[in-house]
Amino acid sequence: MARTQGSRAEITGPLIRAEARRLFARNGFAAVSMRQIASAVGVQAGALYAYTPDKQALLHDLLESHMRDLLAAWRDDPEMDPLDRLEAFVRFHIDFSLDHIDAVFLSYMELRNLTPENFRNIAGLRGSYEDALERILQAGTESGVMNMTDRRLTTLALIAMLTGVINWYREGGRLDRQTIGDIYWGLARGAVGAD
Amino acid sequence: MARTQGSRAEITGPLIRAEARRLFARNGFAAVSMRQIASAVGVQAGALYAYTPDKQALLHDLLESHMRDLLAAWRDDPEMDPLDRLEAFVRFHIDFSLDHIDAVFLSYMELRNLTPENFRNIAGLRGSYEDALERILQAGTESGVMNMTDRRLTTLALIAMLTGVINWYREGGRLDRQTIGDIYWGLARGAVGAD
DNA sequence: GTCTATACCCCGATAGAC
DNA sequence: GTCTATCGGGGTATAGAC
Repeated sequence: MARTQGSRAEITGPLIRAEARRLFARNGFAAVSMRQIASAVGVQAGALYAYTPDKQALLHDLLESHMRDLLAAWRDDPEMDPLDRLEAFVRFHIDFSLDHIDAVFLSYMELRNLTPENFRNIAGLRGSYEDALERILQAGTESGVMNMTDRRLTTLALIAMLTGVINWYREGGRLDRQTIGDIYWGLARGAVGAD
Repeated sequence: MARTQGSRAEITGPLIRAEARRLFARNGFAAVSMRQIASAVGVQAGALYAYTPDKQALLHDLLESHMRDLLAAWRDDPEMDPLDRLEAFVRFHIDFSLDHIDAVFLSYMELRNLTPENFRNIAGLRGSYEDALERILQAGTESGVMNMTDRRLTTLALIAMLTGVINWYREGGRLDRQTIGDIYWGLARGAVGAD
């Protein structure tokens, strides 16, 4: 916060993104000023504009890279048993969400602050992720180990249920992640009619 | 918007709340100015302060009255079969949420913009609502018609799943409310191990 | 109860020196 | 790449007339 001159581009860029992510998630995009972000990074507000054209682009960048990280991290194997694939998805989604709580908050709270074009881009990426789960439900239905009334709604319902974890999870709380995964896998298995 | 004088307190108060709710839900609390609200109502910004001490109180008021309406609208009967009570809860929660989409959005997106004292108040009311569902799950477990690993988590998971409806529901879309209720009741029944 | 006017402050973004 | 300084605008809230 006290630095007065000097160039350190290699670390300033990532730092801006990290502090912006943290502040946007905690206080909301509209409530956070460029000056606040700059102050958290330890530069003056004007310096931010060497890294982002404007505040909107900064938000979109955070959301897009989060969605791309998420899609890249999910590894599915269509050859596996559908129930095993679903269990893997449940545990992956919870773990990834808890490892990136701020980014997950952002990507479902700040969609409305995106320009229409940026919104379409993020919504498309989100759709790809939903499709990944829906393919598992389809395989499970076709092989007869799952049974549900509406595949698309079940997809959306499961993701909403799983993502909800970030609203109450506390590090060092009553339940560890393995146990949380166990519990949600039980809920998901029942919801898709796999008992 | 064109009115230049005149007192109409009976309608201005509710109108301020309605427009604030709509604008906060669509654009976010921090992104909406008192001038915007006033303009939507058809008064000057200064006039708002005859109805609310400040912007924060306006937000808290909207959230509190929504939570009180929700709690007042839910009618449970502990004498009924636990599965029937759960089905009633599922359908009630979806219907109430869809009837008050803006308020529901507000009450889970704008909690972070409440002062600590106001936050505690709203969180307490939300806890009461969660307890209402948890009592049903407890009755179902004790009578043996339900079976789950963790009652509190199942409560939170079900509410997250049901509330998610507001994120994709569109009036006149592919599914009507009755059908949506049917589908989610199927998911919930499976999740609580009632098959 | 509502208006007009305004105090006071912070916003996003840019210009130009170093 | 970062700083200082600043432009133009809009924010919440209040004062005083009607």
